[in-house]
Amino acid sequence: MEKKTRFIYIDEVAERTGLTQRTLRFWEEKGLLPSPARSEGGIRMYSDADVSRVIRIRELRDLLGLSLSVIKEIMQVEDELTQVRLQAQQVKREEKLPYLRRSAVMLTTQIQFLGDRIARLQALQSSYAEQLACLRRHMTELEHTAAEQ
Amino acid sequence: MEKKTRFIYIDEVAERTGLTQRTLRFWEEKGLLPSPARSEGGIRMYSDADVSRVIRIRELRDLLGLSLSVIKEIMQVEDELTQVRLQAQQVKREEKLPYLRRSAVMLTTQIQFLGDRIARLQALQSSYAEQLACLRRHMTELEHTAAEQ
DNA sequence: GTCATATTTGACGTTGACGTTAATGTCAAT
DNA sequence: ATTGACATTAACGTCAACGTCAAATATGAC
Repeated sequence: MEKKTRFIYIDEVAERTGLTQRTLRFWEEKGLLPSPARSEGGIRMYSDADVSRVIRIRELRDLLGLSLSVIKEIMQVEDELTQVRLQAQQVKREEKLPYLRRSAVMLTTQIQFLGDRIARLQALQSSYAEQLACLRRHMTELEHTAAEQ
Repeated sequence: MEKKTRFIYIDEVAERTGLTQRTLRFWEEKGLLPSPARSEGGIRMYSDADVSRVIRIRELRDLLGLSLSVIKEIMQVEDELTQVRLQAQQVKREEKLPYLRRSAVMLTTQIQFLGDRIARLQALQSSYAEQLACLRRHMTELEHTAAEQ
């Protein structure tokens, strides 16, 4: 019972991810996406893994507003990490530990960065919330005086 | 004891905000910043209020990754809100309420937007945290087997 | 095989957000 | 009044992140 890897064309990837075909080719050209499988005639055949990678990159772009070059670095680190995981059995401990440490450091950095960003956003949000509360007080006040007339 | 409004030159604004003079002029040109006061010779004289506005815009850009045009809209709404507040006494209730309602709607929208963004970032963060935990387990495991040798 | 689509690469165009340079004016101090 | 440092506008340059168009294949249905 072999797992038939489903392949899809670039237009379906574009549809599923909400991007354009041009953007997908561009990201591939810039090294953010690995060159996908090709049909005999040279047409791009995307796997589900490819699609999820696209979605991850899109999230990094939209949520964090990062540039593609920064995203590329992040993805390279993530790739390295999964590489180390996959080669867990083949490589000796002494050679593996440094990689793991580096990955741990990178992950910690990312987590801190996100924590900081989240805190700032929450501060912004609560400032808005306060303004809204103040505004609501004004409004109810106005409605009361209007009712008295 | 009149409050002497301190004015500073554009280079000091640039220094305080971490932007360049060019960026400040550009933002002004694009309508994000109001034309500041000018000296007799036509040189820009910024007040503290101007500086805090710049900082607010910078936060919107850096934290949310918004485009300048979007930021411009947001700032216009905020300006409108403060206008309504300042004219609290002059305007009649019937004329003021619609403005307040619009501001309330805008604020609510912003708060929801931020809440959504924060939730997504937290999801991203916890996924990283999980990966890190997994990685740490691997590492301690490796150190143990290494100690046994 | 043929036809209608869809995909490929390549090249050039566009938009946003500034950087850079030049030519000229202003400020503050000596 | 002169000097040196900083400011002003205007114009052109740049870089990232795509859009658009064209000419040449590929694919899938008939």
